[in-house]
Amino acid sequence: MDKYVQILKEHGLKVTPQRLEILRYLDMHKVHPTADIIYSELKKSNPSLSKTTVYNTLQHLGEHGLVYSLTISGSELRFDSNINQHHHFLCKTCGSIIDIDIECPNAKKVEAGGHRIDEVHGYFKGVCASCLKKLKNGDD
Amino acid sequence: MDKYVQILKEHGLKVTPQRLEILRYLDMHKVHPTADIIYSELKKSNPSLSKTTVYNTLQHLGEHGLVYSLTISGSELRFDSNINQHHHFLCKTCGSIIDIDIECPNAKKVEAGGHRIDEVHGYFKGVCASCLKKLKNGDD
DNA sequence: CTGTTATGTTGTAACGATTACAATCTAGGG
DNA sequence: CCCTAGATTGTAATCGTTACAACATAACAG
Repeated sequence: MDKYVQILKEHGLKVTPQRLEILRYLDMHKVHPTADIIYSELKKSNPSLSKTTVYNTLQHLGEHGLVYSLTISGSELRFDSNINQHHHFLCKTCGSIIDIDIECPNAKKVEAGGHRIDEVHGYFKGVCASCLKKLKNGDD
Repeated sequence: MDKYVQILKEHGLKVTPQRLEILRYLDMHKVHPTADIIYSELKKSNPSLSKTTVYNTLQHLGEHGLVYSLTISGSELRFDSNINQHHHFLCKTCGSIIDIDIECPNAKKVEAGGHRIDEVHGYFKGVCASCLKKLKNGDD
């Protein structure tokens, strides 16, 4: 059975072509796409796709822990199918979002304060290594 | 000289009544207000205040490091005049945003990767201690 | 395989936060 | 006191997202 069919069934979600495509897209394009990017890309092969379906599906997948949404870029949500805890770096020069494979060691302290943590978001903003290099060369 | 006048002058910003009011509001209300909340509150004493001015001013203050903007709640920006590095906790039950006074020990690792970090955002989402207590009592 | 029904999908319209823009005003230096 | 760059205002536009109602389909029972 298809990997994505299985994932949906395991979570008690109905299996529809749209959901399979969105799941697969996220799994194959780990670049934190926006809902609109997902919509535009999938519309190419499925012209009747509706933007509402993309939003609904992303929300459902999120509720079942299958995707994770980032607010790092401010105006729009971005989606990530990497469920393992990790941080993100937003380059203010090139706009790319880089995965940073670290966990937050502070979470335990917060839980010690009596709060229950469901999500941990670690964002860094600045200029990435590759843009810094370009800037330096330009200044010569 | 007024504290806020001084802050603006130090950063080479023109001193206007609107900027002073916004700075003072943020300093006196450390609850991470949205631009709209700031606008509504200040409009009471200054009915000609424009929402555009609030947005512009917040952006300018941000560029000069005088305020810090949070994307923790998703659909809207929230502003914080506490410039010291700290994290935030969003309670999904009561919606309040709690300051968590910890620094990120991972930043150095990211810088070791060659990136330049300008901002560090640490967000936790879950249910706060006070809401957890209420929930427990309700279940008895 | 077929009918039924709850659930998913679609398209359009509405919404809320933010930004663009042009006209007017004002802070601050000469 | 005047001039000018820069700030403020109000309106209109934009963007991402959500609401809603009509229609379509997955999954299950028979």
